[in-house]
Amino acid sequence: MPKETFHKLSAEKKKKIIDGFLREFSTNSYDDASLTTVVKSLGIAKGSIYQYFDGKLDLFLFLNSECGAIKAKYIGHVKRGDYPDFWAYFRALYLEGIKFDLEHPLESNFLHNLAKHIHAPSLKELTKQWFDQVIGIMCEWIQYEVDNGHFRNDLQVKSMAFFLYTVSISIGDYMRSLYGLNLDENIKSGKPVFGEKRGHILMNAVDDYISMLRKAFEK
Amino acid sequence: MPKETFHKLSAEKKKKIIDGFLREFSTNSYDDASLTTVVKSLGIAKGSIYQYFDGKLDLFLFLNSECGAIKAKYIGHVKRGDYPDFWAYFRALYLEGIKFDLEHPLESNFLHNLAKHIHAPSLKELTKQWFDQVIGIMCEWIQYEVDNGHFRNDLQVKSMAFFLYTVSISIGDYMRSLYGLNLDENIKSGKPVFGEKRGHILMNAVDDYISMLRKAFEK
DNA sequence: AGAAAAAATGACCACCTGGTCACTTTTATG
DNA sequence: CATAAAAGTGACCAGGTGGTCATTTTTTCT
Repeated sequence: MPKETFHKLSAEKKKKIIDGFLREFSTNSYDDASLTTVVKSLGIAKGSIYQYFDGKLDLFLFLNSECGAIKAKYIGHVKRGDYPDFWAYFRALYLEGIKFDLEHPLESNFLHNLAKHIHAPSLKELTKQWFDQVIGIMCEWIQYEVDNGHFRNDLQVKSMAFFLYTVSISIGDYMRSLYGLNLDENIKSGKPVFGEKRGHILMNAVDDYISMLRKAFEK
Repeated sequence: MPKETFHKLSAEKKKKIIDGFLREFSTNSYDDASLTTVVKSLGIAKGSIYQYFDGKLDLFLFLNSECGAIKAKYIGHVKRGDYPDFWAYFRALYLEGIKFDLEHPLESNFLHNLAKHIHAPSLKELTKQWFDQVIGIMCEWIQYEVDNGHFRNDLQVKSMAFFLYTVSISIGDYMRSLYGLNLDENIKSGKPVFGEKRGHILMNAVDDYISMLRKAFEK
C-alpha cells in the first residue's frame, strides 16, 4: 500500500502517476515493465516513487487493487436473481465488463495483461490468490445451478469450473483476434482500447462462446 | 540452427548440453532463463555456446524444433480415419501426448512451458507462427466434421476452433491442478514429470473435458 | 614432429534493472 | 522571518544479463 506521502499529493499528480504506471504495466509483463522508463516520461525523480511506495511490487499491488475496485463497481451489482437463467446472468456480466473496458481502457488492459502473464514467477502469490478466488466463485455458481437442476450433474463441479474459467478468460483473446484488435498499440497511441467497435458487436463473440458453453453444461 | 561445430560434438556431449538447456528453459520463461547458469552447471565456457549457436534465440529455436520433432513421432501416426468419431481420435491424440510426456519429460515440459509463456514478447514470432498453425489445423478438423454432419453448423468454424484450442491447452493445466502435480519441482529434482501417476488415471481429466466438448460441438 | 586449422576458454564489455541516500528545495509552523 | 519538518532529487550501487574476442589448448594433416 502507498505511503501517506502519496495520498497527500494533489489529485491531478496522483492520477498522472497512476496512469503512467498503468500504461507501462498494461503493455509489459511485471518484470519487463521498467520504473526508470516511466519515471523519465513522467519527469519525476526515481527516488520519489520510493517516497510514495515500498517498491515495485507494492506499487503494482496498489494499481491492481485500484483497477479491481473500479471493475467491481461495474459487475458488482449484477445479481443472479435478476436473470431467468445462468447464461443471461453470465452475458450480463460480460456486458458490464465490456462497458468497463470502454470507459476505463487503461485499467481494463492492466487487468487483462495481468491475466495474460498469470505464470510470472514474481507475481506467483498474487496470481495464485486470484486464481483460487475465481475458481471458488465459479464452483459456487455451478453448484447452485446443479442443485437447482439446471446443469448436468454427471461431472465433477471442479472440472466444470475449470472449463468455464478457461473459456471465460479466452473470450477476450478471441474478441481481439476476431476483430483484429491490437490493444497494446491502441494503448500506446492513446486511442480507445477497442477502437471504434461498439459493445454490442463485440458481444457476438461472447454469444458464440455462450452457445457452446450452454450445450456443454446443460442437463 | 546450430553451427557445424555443434554437430561434430560427441553424442554424449551433445545430449548433456541439450538436456542442460532444456532443463533451464523448462523451468523458466525464455527471458528469465540464464545462459550463464546453465553454462556453469555444465562446466563449459560461456564462449563455447557461441561456437555452437548464433545466440540465445538460435539455441532456443533449435531446442524447440528438436522437441517438436520427437513429439511428432508420437502423435504423427494417429489418423482420423482409424477412429469411429472425432472424439475417439482426439482422445487418442491425448493418449499419445501423455505417453510422450512420460517418456520424454524434459522435452514435454519444454513445450508446455513454451505454451505457458505464449505472450512473451521475445518469442512473438515463434508463438504467432505456432498459434496460427494450430488454429489452422483445428479449423480443418472442425470443417471436416461439419461437412460430414457430425458437428453443429450454426456457428463460425473459427469460433469453434478457438474454443477447442483454449480448452485443449487448459487440459494439461487442469490435470496438474487436479492431481496436485508440481512439474517444475519434479523436473528440478529429476523425478518423472507426472510423478507416480499412470497415464490412464490422467485420462480421467481428459474424459471430463471431452464430455463437455462433445456436447458443445454436437449437432 | 611440426605446422596449420579448429575448438575451447573466461576475463571483459555495454547495458539495464530495482533500489539507496546524502543532499537540496519546498512547505508548514511558532 | 526563522526554524523545522516534509518532500523531491539524481548520482550512484550491486547484481544481473547476452554477447565478444584475444589467447590457449586440442585436433588434424602433411
